[in-house]
Amino acid sequence: MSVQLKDALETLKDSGVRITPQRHAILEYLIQTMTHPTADDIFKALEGKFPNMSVATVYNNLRVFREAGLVKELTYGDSSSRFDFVTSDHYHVICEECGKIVDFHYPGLDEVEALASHVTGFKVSHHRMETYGTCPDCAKQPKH
Amino acid sequence: MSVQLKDALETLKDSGVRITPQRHAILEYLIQTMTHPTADDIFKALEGKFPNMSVATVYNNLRVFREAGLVKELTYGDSSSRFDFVTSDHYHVICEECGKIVDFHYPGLDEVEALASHVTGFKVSHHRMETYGTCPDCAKQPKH
DNA sequence: ACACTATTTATAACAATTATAAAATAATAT
DNA sequence: ATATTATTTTATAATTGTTATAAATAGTGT
Repeated sequence: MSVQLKDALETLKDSGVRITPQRHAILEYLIQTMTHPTADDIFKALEGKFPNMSVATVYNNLRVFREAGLVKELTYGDSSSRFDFVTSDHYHVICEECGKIVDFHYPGLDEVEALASHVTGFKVSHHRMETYGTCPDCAKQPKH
Repeated sequence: MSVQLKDALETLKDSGVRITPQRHAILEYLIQTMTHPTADDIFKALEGKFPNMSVATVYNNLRVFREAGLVKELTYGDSSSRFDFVTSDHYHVICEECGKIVDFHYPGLDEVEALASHVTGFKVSHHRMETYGTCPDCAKQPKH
């Protein structure tokens, strides 16, 4: 079992959340995958192991994880939310052709937050940033 | 009529889009408002003028405007998309209490794009960034 | 074992958005 | 101007992601 999973389970237990087999499996899947899956991706990936699991369970538990700070919800325009196990500060590049999401590290944009706060009078707590473009694979292929 | 509206209509005409009364009104409303409205906001705002207008018309035309580069769609997690008439490079602060959105100017984050591209091999074309916090009004009021 | 609470399941409801087809409107050519 | 054609609007239904509900199940503390 990975350290990340162990820590995550610990965090949940400490906040009084029960570790059910479904929760264990969803967390494990989130940690091991690199694909920033949708709720439905997770549901599909686990239906072999849990033939009777409901989609609601996936959504419920993703919310539980989000509230515990273990998981981030990424919301993009048209389609459904994607979920990202929180590791350390990183941002995303998103391929507009195929939807692939890749992480990259960059120092937090504290300066922008400070300016925003100064100019607007808001108390700024956090921000969101993504870059968009074309991934190497799609750059090779002819469009669509 | 504002210069912005005139320019927008010009842009549409040039790309072969007909200027219907509904389109004129939607554009006008988008330019004049400061509120980054949802499709439904627009629909409601114009139903006095166009009692028979369909919601689909609003959505259709917002897509037309978006494809013409006149309007930006802002997508946040839970609720519905908001639409922003494209003026010049600016970012948004969003109040997490009341949903208010306020603009602020900041030089484009070209450096981040460059690094993302360099690290991941993506061809990066643009980015998205917002800051979140509490607006002055909500900071005064007790929560909820 | 028993009562109590949390969780899962199954299903229905919901809300935002999109697709469809008919009617209306605007542009174009005659 | 009129007829023709293409576009747009309208009204409605369908779709999709997500959430709410209630019953069934499993875990926890006494």
